[in-house]
Amino acid sequence: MSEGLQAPRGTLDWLPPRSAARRAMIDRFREIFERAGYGEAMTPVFEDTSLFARTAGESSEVVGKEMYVFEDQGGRSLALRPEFTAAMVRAYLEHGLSREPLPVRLWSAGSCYRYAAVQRGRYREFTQVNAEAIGSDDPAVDAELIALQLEWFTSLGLAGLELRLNTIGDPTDRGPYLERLRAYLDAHLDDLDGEVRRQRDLNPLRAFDTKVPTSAAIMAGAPKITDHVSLAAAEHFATVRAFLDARGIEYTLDPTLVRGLDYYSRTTWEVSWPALGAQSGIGGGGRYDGLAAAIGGAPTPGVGFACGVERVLLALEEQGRSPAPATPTDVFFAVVAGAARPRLHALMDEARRAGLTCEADLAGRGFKGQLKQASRIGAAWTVLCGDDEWARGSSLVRDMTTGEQSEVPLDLLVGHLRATITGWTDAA
RNA sequence: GUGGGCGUAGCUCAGCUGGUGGUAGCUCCGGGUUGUGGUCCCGGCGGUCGUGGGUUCGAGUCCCAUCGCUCACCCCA
Repeated sequence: MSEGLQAPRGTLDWLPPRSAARRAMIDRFREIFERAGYGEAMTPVFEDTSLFARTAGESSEVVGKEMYVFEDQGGRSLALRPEFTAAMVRAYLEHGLSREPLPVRLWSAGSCYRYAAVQRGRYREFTQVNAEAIGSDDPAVDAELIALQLEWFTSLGLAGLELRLNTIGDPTDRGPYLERLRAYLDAHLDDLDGEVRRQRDLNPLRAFDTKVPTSAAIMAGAPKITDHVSLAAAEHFATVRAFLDARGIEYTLDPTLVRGLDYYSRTTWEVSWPALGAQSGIGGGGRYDGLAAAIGGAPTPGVGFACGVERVLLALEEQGRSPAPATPTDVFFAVVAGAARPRLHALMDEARRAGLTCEADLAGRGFKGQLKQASRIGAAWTVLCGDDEWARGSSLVRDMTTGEQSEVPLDLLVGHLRATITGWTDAA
């Protein structure tokens, strides 16, 4: 394929039938969250660059090197959103939603953008579903979000999920702890790899993410944030766990789970589907009580998470599941008599208005070809109209499973189809 | 951004050490005596061998570059 004729690197074309799967996944997400009182929020795909810079943190990879940043014709620096949370909080503050009953619960679905190396399950334009509860620090909210997120996965038929959970305390806990951690890192500096040493200054918590075995061994002995968290944060976390336990939700505690965006505080979690390999993280979230203040608003607690739709779909496909059962066609209109086509197509419209799923040959196929097409798309019934039927002002209605067919006058066709397929009659 | 693998019809793939692109399978379209599908048989459509250079009498096959996919690192959804 020559250049210019292919979609840009790291982007995806969504075409049938896969596009239906994506849509069904988002629809399911909507159902689950609207039943829980969440409303849909749609914000721009691009925002002022500073919104993300101030919230996700300069030290994060996502903001530091993966953002699509551009200048518009008015000289403004804008960025394609790399994630939803910052925009949700921005909208909350901008529109004074703090006067709504709290917490304000929002869900959204849409494209996010990150300039990262492309791999299966990691795209530069990708789809996230997202939910945020802003304005309450009640641990019940954290737990409910986790429960709803898992509900989405399992309702799609995804099995074998892993949930990891951690608390990283409050920013005020973080200072003293970070000093302790830095001291530990400094004491072992000679044995740590360069990447970890770089993290020491930028964001020492990320040092726990190292995959270098020698460094990982040293980090295993490092002080854990979980052990240096305030009493309030520890109690908060214990309550989150109580709500999860009461629901029978299984999780593993992972004191090294830090997450890549700087705004997180207290609860953090990650859901993975291990069989996906390097891109196994299919969802993650956490509490961000300091985010609102970071972008200049009143201090406002919040929790939220996002899931990667493409990754979840890959996992479903690997399990041989499709989130979108094909909608069966009720009637196929096979019309051979050329003169009959306009009338039959008009009747088809009428049948569609009556709620039936209908198709007709749109490629000038012969009789045999049209029947073949009807059976290929799985039509339950086929309306046949050739020269003979047309001359009589009627048609043949064929049951595609039994092969039985009966003659029905065109004037009565739609009523007949509706009665036999939906059970509805005009008299009723 | 770094390293490895790959790139032949819409899809799945043959193509040995360079010598004229495959009767390949699937899909699609048509036919198998007047107008009846999912099986079978026959026929047909369909390829700038990802792209651009180079070596050579000659390159799908070798070399370089580039684009894309993929795996790992990395990052995270």
